[in-house]
Amino acid sequence: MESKKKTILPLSPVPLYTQIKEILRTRILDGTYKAHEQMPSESELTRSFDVSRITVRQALGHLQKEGLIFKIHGKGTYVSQPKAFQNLGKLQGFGEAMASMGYETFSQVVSFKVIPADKIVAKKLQLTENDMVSEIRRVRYLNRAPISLDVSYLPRTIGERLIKEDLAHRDIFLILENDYGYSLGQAELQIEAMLADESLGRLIQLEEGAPVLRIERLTFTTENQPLDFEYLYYRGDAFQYRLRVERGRI
Amino acid sequence: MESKKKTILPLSPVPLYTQIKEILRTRILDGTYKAHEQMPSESELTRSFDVSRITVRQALGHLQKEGLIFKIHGKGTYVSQPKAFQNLGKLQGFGEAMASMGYETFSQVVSFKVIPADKIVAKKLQLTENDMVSEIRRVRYLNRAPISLDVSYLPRTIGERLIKEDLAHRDIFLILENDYGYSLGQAELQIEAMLADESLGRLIQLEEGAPVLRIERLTFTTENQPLDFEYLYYRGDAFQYRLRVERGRI
DNA sequence: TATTACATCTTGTCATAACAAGTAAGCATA
DNA sequence: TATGCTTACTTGTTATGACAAGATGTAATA
Repeated sequence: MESKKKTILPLSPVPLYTQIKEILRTRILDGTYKAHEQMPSESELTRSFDVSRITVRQALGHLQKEGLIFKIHGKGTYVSQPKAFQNLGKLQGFGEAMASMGYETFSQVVSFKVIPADKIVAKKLQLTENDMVSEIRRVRYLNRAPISLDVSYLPRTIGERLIKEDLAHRDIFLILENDYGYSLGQAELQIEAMLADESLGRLIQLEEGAPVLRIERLTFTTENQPLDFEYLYYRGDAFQYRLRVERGRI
Repeated sequence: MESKKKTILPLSPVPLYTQIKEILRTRILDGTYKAHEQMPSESELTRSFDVSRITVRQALGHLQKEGLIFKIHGKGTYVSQPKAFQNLGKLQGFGEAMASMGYETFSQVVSFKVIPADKIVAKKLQLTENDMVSEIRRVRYLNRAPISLDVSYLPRTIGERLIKEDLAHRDIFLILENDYGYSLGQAELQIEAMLADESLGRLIQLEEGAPVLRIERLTFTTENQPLDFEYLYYRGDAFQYRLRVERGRI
């Protein structure tokens, strides 16, 4: 009855529910709790971790939001079928996403300009037309083959700072977060199909008229300030954009 | 001190936090609380709604998840900058999504077959190869112009039931949920760009070689059973697939 | 036998309470 | 003046307790 299962540290700076969440996540991933099996009930977890039910429910709630478990009212909590890409659907930079799948990537900066914002860019970044913005064009390589052209628009000063960084090997997202202290929240994407023109084809080694995936991405801070507006042109044959969406409650 | 602000019904079947959430959502949308303004603090809301702080936090938590508000530890809760498409990124059927934007849509069933599952379909729906599945091909129209070809694979019996429904005007998603009682959870999407071939071009009135957005969508129930596997071929020029993603905590 | 009622699991909702921790402004001190 | 402390706000975390409501098996009843 008194056997504490793991090292829960009530005085740790990391909240109890986070610690419990991580322990449960580990147990799910290592097979202690298997797919479609019932997890211990909330009251069992309350006893075994020696915390309150609120704390257990907070941990389970986060795991549910991440898709690792699901609950059925009156029955119990169950482990979800594992998915090939468990954590997609979240906002990731290209390098981040590829690195997590074990691919080797790097980028080549093909141009950097400080230019007046056109109508579209100004609107997206909530600036006035002709305000100066930084435009960074990069070609992304996956396993040494060119795969996309990224055109990023950022507020002038941020871009001028970014261009001095190691953009060949580091994601803009990670630099903005880790080095500059921005907290990235949501992004809006628009996706469409188009044909490569001559200049795009030259950059990512496609023939004119080859299919291209064109993604518009506007990234916001957690305070909902637009920070980064990008056009991503992906080779249609070489890449598949994967994500997960949830059905909203009606 | 005793002025109850709105009609909160403690005995209603709809939870208090949901009622409060809807009231706050209304106030945000009608401008009572404006973008980037601070909302009333949790303790103020606790007093004005005469509920506990847990209930207020539950309501605010949901609004935060929906992106309407954001919180700053130690400072307060703020209204987010409103977005053009507030609730996207959730799983919606085509008609559902278009109807919510005020477009007129209908579908035309071009074929219905019961066929043995090929390798890919069997794997996606977690069946054995050559198990019989239903294949439904539909052309979607937006404002009377063809915009996409949807090829849906479902377990045989579900498809045979669906084909008797009014698929011209009702989404498969909504029928599965409202009429058949399935609870839809997450979906996996893969998106790529390709060129229309002759038969696809004929169906959605494109010339051979025109750019097409090809989406693979596998939809799961909340119990993570795969239910519906679809290929969606969108005209690249006529439609933009919009969504919102969140940055996951690291 | 078939149905109903009950007991007992489960998760869902809500109240009250306390303390931690981040923010910011004002005040006292060096 | 500049620095640091106090205080009063905010949201974040956690405990304890209670009842509602859905699911399910068992026992009592028709």
